[in-house]
Amino acid sequence: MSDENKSYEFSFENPEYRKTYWHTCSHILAQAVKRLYPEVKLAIGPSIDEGFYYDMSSPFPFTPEILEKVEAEMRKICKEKLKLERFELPREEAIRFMEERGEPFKVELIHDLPEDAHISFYKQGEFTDLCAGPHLDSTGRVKGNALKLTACNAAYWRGDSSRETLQRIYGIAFPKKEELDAYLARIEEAKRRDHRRLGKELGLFMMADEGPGFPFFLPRGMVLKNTLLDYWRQCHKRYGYVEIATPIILNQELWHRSGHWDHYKDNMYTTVIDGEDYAVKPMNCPGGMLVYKNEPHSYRDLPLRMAELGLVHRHELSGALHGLFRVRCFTQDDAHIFMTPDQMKDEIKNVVKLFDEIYSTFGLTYQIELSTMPEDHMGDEAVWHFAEDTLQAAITEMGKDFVINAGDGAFYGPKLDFHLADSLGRTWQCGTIQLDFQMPERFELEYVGADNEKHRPVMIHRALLGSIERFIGVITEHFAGAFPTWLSPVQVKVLPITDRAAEYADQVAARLDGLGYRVETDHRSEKIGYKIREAQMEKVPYMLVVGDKEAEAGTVAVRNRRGEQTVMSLDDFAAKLKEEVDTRSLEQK
RNA sequence: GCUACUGUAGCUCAGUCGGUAGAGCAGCUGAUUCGUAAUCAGCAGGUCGUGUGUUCGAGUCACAUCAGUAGCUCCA
Repeated sequence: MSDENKSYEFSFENPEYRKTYWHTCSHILAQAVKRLYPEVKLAIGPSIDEGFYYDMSSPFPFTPEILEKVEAEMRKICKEKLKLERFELPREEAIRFMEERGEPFKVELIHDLPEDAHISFYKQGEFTDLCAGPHLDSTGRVKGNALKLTACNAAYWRGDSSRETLQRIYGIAFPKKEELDAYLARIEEAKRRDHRRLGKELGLFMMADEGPGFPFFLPRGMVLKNTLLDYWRQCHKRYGYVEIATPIILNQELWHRSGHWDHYKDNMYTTVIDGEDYAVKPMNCPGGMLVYKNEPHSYRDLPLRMAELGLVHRHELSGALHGLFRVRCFTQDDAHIFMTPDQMKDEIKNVVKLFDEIYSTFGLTYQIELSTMPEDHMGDEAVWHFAEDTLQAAITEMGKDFVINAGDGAFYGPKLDFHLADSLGRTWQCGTIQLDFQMPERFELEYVGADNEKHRPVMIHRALLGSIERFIGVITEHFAGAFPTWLSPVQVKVLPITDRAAEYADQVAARLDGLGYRVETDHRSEKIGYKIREAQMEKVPYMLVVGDKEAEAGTVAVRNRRGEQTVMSLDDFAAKLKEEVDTRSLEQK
């Protein structure tokens, strides 16, 4: 894109144009703040994926009232239709220019630019900012009434936690007011679906001061979790996995051997037992290695797929904790797959196939990222390239698209990450397939080949849901708490209209309970409208309303979560429920 | 961990200028037996996150501390 100012005919759909639009908004934000509060010092103000921000150093906190004033001033600047003009200064002059204006952060930025750089500025009215551009040609192109400052928060200067804390003002803007409203409505919807709120309302899980970051699962949450794990186990069995469990506490010598102590000790909980140092596992791999080494292996045993639903503990910073999304203890749905190098490609395909099956069950789509060799890596480069090529070939042959994250692999091997998109379009990194060359070396893993010689196996380390707890949080928001019937903690609620129907209600419930469904009956002496309202708020998939008519005819009046009603025989309902649950249908029919 | 903010009944929240705690829902009891999103009445429920201080007097002010929220940082 040209460095010159230009008129944009592009649509807002164009990401380049959108970035430019938001970047200009950030300059308008800075100008507004400087007009109202000249003592504020400016740091940086880029556009981001959704909107823009500006970091500033201010002697006072930006309150919501101040943000409103700033927003009003921004609208004024839009109306003033100020031309954005680019000019360049030689380095020394640029430094002097910002020194005169009392902008120490800008001076620091210029100091760090290359000696021979052309240092560009953008001027709009009385305001000038250091900026590479590009920008819109006039502040008048920004629609003032479709612009909003959304938040004010802390940020470190240059992202460095040892440097000063700045205040960051976030904003969003669109060319049309309706688009801003739609955006704000989406934010509201996300808030309404917040798994912390739904988890409380639906009785899924709780947190306690006695264990910050350590979630408690309540009876209903436990049903959800166990149902999810039953399904997980069933799938893994079908894909040829065996399941193991390894201890939560293991001695420190093991963590030194595995390399975790060097790379991860700040996040590990430790303890002393009988005078010896132990650590609580932050990962399951070392335990898995010990299981592999427990007995000799033949090439005929490979690939050996060892799954473990392992409870791991990691000391996360208190400020990083967030509901079930970021906890200090969680269940990883791990698996370690040991194989010969020539089995690698097929094995990766087998893993991706399993991922596909499970993700699609939840209606989650994904994007794959391939992370390649980082600067700081262990092992031979040729092996790395072979591994990267194998990962790439496997997914390409399966017809999958992917994005390359160059240099973002783990120190022990390249990986594929699966970013799931939920119903609101937000993405969550859940699945990962990592090739690990270090563990087999460090633990001297072996198998005996057809040539009767000892060989080193290749290892895949993979997780599908990532963290069971976090995944439950993700699907809670994805489904807005209205889980598909197979997964709902309560699948059917029987609602007798009067006490005369109580006995029949019990019969209906007993029948469904006998078929293995999760049923509750509401015998309270409340009106039917009240019982329905409550079941509806609990997001129970099916309500069976039974009164005199149903008791006599042996039918049930079925009301689904969408409020649709049909009367059918209990047998028909049972058959319908069976079909929906057995196929793990995402829809109520 | 850092910055800002928040913490009052199970939940959502009110509580003015410092004067001794209030509502709705939920719960319990009773009445009501009702046809698809809230029946009525009564009762009970609180060391105002915790600690220290200021004050004749603290939910309210100050300091400390714990927890939470937003973001930053971190997430091999």
